[in-house]
Amino acid sequence: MILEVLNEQLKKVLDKLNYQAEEIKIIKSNRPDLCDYQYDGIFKLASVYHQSPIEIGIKIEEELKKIDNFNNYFDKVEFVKPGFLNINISNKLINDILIYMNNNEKLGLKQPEKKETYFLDYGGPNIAKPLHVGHMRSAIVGESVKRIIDYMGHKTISDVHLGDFGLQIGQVIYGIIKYNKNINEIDLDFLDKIYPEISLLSKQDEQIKEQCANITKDLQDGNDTYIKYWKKICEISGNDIKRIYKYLDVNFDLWYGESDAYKYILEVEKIIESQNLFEISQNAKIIDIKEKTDTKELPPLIFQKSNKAYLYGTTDIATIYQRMNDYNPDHILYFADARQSLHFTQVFRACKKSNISKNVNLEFLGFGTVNGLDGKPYKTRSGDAPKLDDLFNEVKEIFISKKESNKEMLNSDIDKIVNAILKFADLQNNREKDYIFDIAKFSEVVGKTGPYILYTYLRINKMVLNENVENISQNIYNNYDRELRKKMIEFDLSLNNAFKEKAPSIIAEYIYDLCVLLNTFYQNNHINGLNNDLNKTDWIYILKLSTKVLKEMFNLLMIDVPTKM
RNA sequence: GCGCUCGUAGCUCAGCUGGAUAGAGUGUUUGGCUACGAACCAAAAGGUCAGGGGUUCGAAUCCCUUCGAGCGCACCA
Repeated sequence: MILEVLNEQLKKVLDKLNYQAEEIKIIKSNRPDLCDYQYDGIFKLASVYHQSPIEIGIKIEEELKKIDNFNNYFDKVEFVKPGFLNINISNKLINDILIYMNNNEKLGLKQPEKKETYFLDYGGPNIAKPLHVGHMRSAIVGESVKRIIDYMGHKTISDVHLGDFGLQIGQVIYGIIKYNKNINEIDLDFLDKIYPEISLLSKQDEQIKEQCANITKDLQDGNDTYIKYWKKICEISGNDIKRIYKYLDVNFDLWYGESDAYKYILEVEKIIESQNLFEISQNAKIIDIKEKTDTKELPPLIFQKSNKAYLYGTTDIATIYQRMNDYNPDHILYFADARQSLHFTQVFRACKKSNISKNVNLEFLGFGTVNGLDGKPYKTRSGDAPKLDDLFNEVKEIFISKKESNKEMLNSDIDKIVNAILKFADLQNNREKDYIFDIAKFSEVVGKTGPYILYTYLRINKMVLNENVENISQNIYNNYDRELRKKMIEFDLSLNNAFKEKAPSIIAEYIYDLCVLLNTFYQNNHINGLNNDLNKTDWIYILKLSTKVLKEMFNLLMIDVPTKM
């Protein structure tokens, strides 16, 4: 909001002076000691209009000072050599925006002119494999981005897209047969054990590998016995997966999986066939996905294996076909490990080439691998990945041990804090870079952590909980106060950025910054000791609004506030 | 071999669509509870932004190059 207001005023002045900038972009000052906001476009104007930046800058400064109601917007505008326009905004502007935020839905956030539909594919756990840390990453980043897009006013549909029909199922069924298990004997413990075991065997023994592949193929063709096992596996594993996502407050509109895509494969095959896009290579049916502008080699997408079974590339294409038919979204976003980047390039290109994806914007949002302390990715196949359940319990134990009084906390509160710890630790970094998963680091409660932001919220909230202030004066009382208010009116900058970049870390950063300012304010301004009623009610209004802002932002990161801590 | 991602403080990371003096957390040293919650606040110290070159009025940010790390390259997901 704040930047739009300032840009609008600047644009009027530039128009009046007959300067046409490509983009009028006032930014937050990177020298807060000098000003609140700055405009750096004068250098560019100078080169476009062949004038000296100083000449232009002085003119802009003069004209800005002449605008109507200058004091409604600015405290001071000043051109500084060699080409910076430094802007200090007026307290009136800050307070006007704060009142507007308080009186409007979603803090007065501007809603989009065109509402678009985003289809989000995240989570993506495999049936029969326990969920581990990597799954948490996809789930919470995806869910958070979903909430951000929702908040921005667009429509979202999320699909967990279970890996429920691939080779791992064949391997588990092989294990069931090997141990001659009755269908009623299949339980979670068995599944947890059997997959890593058979997976390892398959690697060591070519024959077993082939048998598993054949079972998978037969399952996909509808073998009755295998289907019965498969349903049982889905039921047991699926319930466990749902339980864990529920704990994380990660929700899906759709619980589709690869298996749901199978009924579309034949249609998709026909569409691709009719365009002569298939080739046969080494008995496999492939799609060449090279494009004319390519300078590098790209392997083809394997549509059908030589044993006639389908792979995840095939089901991913069929899934896009299904999504286009059923939901016709404007965007489909995938949240997965960056190592899958090539796979998605292949799938996206195949869809584009065959026009299955129509005009949808397909986007792969990869993130770094979660590594162990040795710097190497957890290998699910050898079964040594820490399970999410173990992670939750360990963080819980560590948290309880931090303070004697934590032992008396409500279970529901502890769960909320554990969630906040994990989510805030993880969502802080959103880089496409590997990171080392260190339980000690993820359990930290001081510094830039979940407990810090919750603690801040609770201590502020306690002061304003039962207060009700209708309005504020135009005063701002000191610099702690002003910095806090300024940060509050900038919430939409972070939100817009987070939306644009699909990066929850930007929201996390904003939350943290706001909390730091709140704690500084708290430490330096004592409300209870105040004799001045106006000052007191103003501050209560501001703090109350700050808790409102925090709560809305917390919700975007699936962080819930405990009753106390 | 081809390609992708990356290299910022002792450690973990922000900043990267170019702007003025590169920021946090942690760790180290130090100060602050007879005031609304000290899981807090404040201060100090800590940097050749991997090296080199280029573009620019201006580069951690863009381009080239060298070195280093991780990952991916046809029937796993």
